[in-house]
Amino acid sequence: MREDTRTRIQEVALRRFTEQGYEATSLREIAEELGVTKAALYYHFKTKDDIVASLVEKRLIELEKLLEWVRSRPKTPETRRELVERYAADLRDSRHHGIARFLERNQTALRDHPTLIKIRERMMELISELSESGATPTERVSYSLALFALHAGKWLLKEDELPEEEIQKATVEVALRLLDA
Amino acid sequence: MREDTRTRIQEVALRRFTEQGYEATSLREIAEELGVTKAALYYHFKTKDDIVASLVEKRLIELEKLLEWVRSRPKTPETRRELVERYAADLRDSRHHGIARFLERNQTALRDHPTLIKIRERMMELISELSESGATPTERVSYSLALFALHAGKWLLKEDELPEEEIQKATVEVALRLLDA
DNA sequence: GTCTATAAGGCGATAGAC
DNA sequence: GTCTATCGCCTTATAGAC
Repeated sequence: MREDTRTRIQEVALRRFTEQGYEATSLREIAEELGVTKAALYYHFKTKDDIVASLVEKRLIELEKLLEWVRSRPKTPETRRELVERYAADLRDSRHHGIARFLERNQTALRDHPTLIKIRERMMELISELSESGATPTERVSYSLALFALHAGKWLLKEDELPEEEIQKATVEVALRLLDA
Repeated sequence: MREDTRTRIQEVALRRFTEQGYEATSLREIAEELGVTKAALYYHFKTKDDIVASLVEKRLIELEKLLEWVRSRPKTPETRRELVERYAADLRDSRHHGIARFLERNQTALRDHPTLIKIRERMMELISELSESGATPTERVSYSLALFALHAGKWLLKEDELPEEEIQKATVEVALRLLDA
């Protein structure tokens, strides 16, 4: 039983938006790869932007859940540690990982997209939850970079051809170490 | 005595490419801001890509100089430390800083641009110069992230409204600390 | 060195048949 | 749910006058 068209559009769009960028990917391209016409796409999605919205919605919800959780906790080193581990676990999920890569690579092109604006805001809120109000600039940079380390590892070690699991472990280790600044 | 048109084109293009992205910025826009017509732009630059090339050339040369320097040195902690400080000093220069931001934000859109491909290659080479061949994955991630920290600090702390100098100091501190993994 | 005018083509999006 | 056909707009880029 073959997937429905809507899902296939999302898959192709996500891959091409990630690899070539949102603006450089035309709806004609996507349609051709799927063996349908552009017009068929418009039956499933109102606009090109709407495809993006459908892609990133779940990521926004995930971030909001994480934010709600961390705010229900005392601001302790233990909470920070667990936040980093939960964030890493989210990224480990292949669906979220794909979305996260798409987001990294289209920050500028999609800077005005409503859902992406919210995602950016939630990310900044998450980062600020990592720092106590009295934290020094050095601590702030270090804590913020912790979440970032989890994203960066994937492409930093791409030449080493290490098993996915080992890269995962290394990035989490570095991230946790950044919390001890 | 007003700057020549070629330089003004570069300034406007750099700003708009950085803020809105390369693809989202049309030559018409740039021309209008300068009070000339599109055709005038084509007198100074062969293509839109050519404007980018003129912008990033110096950054490539700077990276190649840095690479040459680090390769002339023994692979010691002291060399790594000095590399991070030299890299930070480069970024401190306002011209390179502007170019670096432009590069960060247009990685995907300009992934096929010849000069940007070279810049990416040099960056990866620089990163691999930071790691000895026997380094663990954790060390590799940590060292690589050191150079990255220098870029990231600027927008990570943008809400704190700290003086530029203090942000600079904090990022360098975190970067150096990442070298002690 | 800058202009007007235009070529040539791709884009997102829509109407209406089937 | 997918098609054909097309609209209107914007783009990069060029030719040739001044």
